[in-house]
Amino acid sequence: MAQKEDQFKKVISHAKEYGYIFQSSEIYDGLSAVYDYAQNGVELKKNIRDYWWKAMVQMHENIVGIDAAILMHPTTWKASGHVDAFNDPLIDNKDSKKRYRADVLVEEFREKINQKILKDIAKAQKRFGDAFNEDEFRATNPNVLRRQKQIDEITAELTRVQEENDLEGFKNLIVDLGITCPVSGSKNWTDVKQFNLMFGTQLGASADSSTKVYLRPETAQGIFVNFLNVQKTGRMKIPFGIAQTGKAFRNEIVARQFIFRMREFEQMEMQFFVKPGTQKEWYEKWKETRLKWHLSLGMGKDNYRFHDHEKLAHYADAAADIEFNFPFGFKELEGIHSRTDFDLKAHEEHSGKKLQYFDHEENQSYVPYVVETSIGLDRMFLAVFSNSLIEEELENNTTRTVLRLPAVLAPTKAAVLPLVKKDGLPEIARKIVDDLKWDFNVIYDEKDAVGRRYRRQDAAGTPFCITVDHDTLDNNTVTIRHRDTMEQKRVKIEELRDIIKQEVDVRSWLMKM
RNA sequence: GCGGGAGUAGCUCAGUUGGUAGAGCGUCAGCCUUCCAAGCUGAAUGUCGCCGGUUCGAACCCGGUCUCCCGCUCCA
Repeated sequence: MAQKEDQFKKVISHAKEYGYIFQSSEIYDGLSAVYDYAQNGVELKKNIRDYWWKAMVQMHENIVGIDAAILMHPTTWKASGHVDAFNDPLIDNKDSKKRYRADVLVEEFREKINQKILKDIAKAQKRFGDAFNEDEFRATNPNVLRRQKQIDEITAELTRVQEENDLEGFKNLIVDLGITCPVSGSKNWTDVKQFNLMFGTQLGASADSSTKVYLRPETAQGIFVNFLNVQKTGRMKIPFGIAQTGKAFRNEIVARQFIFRMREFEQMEMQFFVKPGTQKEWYEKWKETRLKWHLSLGMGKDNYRFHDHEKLAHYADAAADIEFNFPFGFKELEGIHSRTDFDLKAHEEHSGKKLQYFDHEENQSYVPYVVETSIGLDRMFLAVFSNSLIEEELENNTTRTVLRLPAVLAPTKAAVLPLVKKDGLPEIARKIVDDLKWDFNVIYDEKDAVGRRYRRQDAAGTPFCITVDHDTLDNNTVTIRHRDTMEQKRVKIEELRDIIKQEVDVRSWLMKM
């Protein structure tokens, strides 16, 4: 573990040192759990996004993309369930340091009382046998009546404090009931605090006429509300998908582990609309397809695993994560969820608009079922970056720091280096750069010994180094060096473009799927 | 949010009992002209995270605060 922590620290400092990721607003001491992508980071991130987009949208004729706004009508979040689910009253026990949802504590306490009633009823039933009448027992037994009264009072007060958002009353309720912490057994509680995981802001410039809106906590809803627009204008036939990449925002209670859990993050997701009853097979198909996409990048089969959810969210009838072996262990990288018709139905109810598809084969309308694939772009970035950073032992007992990014994702594809800074070599190298830059991100470097320049590019993740030497003057050939093997080949200058293209082209990588 | 650790140059870190900062690597310029970092010369870069207090004097002591890492907690 200590070794892994060490590795993670190296990842973070390497990301800064080589211009991949900076902390946001660093000169002001930063902003918690917010990071900026730097000059190389933005290229890597863009390449990951492109790789995903091509695999999902360009390569599937029945999947199209959209780019929905971050701000959406407030009712969207009522329909999606986020207003309720992302809004929790929490309370801490000072002795055990455990945190609980205040409403759950009260509900569990209430349920305990209910269990006592049921116990009494069971006892009485045993005693009176067939003559037992439960309704009568409930209406007359003093113990049951007393307990039922208590339950009703708790329910009334719980409803009141929740509706009025009376946090002090909430705490008083917990204290008055004498609820104890299941772990420490103590009644030493903090105040109840309201945690809202959604970022709120104002729509409209003048304070009195403005509306409270939220920055979207997930991108999916932008797809659901546009489902029928896309289906109709794109003449889409079920099954079909809508893809989207974009920012989402969550006020995480604890946001940590570098860019793994940020307050502002980017999702890449696709909602696939299918005929009800076929969701299971599509769920299985997308699980398999998405894993293949990951494996095509060659980052090691053993670094991935599926985690099937046992406890399902209220909208899902099946859910699995693709987990990746991050420096801090296996963690969720992508989710594949069978979301049923929950979202579309909810939007039908809240908007009063039909969100149904007319199936010409079946000759009937229905609300489609949805299978979702949702991957965190920042997490994918971290997976690629952390997995690529390697300290390699060389034969001569030295180490080499190399960032083995999949070439298709590398920010810079090639560095062009004159062996020495004279004899006309820089001029030729510049010409090569000017030619290649039409097709690839390439850079020029003439500072320091060539060996050092190679290492510099290794650490920055550049897959190729092209060296112009004195032979170039005679026969128009250069050497091309591969980052991972350090092997060099002598090739003609005019062949460079094709050689690089072969290695960095999305096509040759996606063909591995 | 609680507990633990940390914050000094771009990175990694040193800095003794308080006397206003250093190293290695990196960066830049020049020399050398050599195909796998660490040859030579020179240079730049720090309000010692921030604010306040104690003191003649604070990187160092005290208080507060911000940020990061770890554990707990939370996690559609």
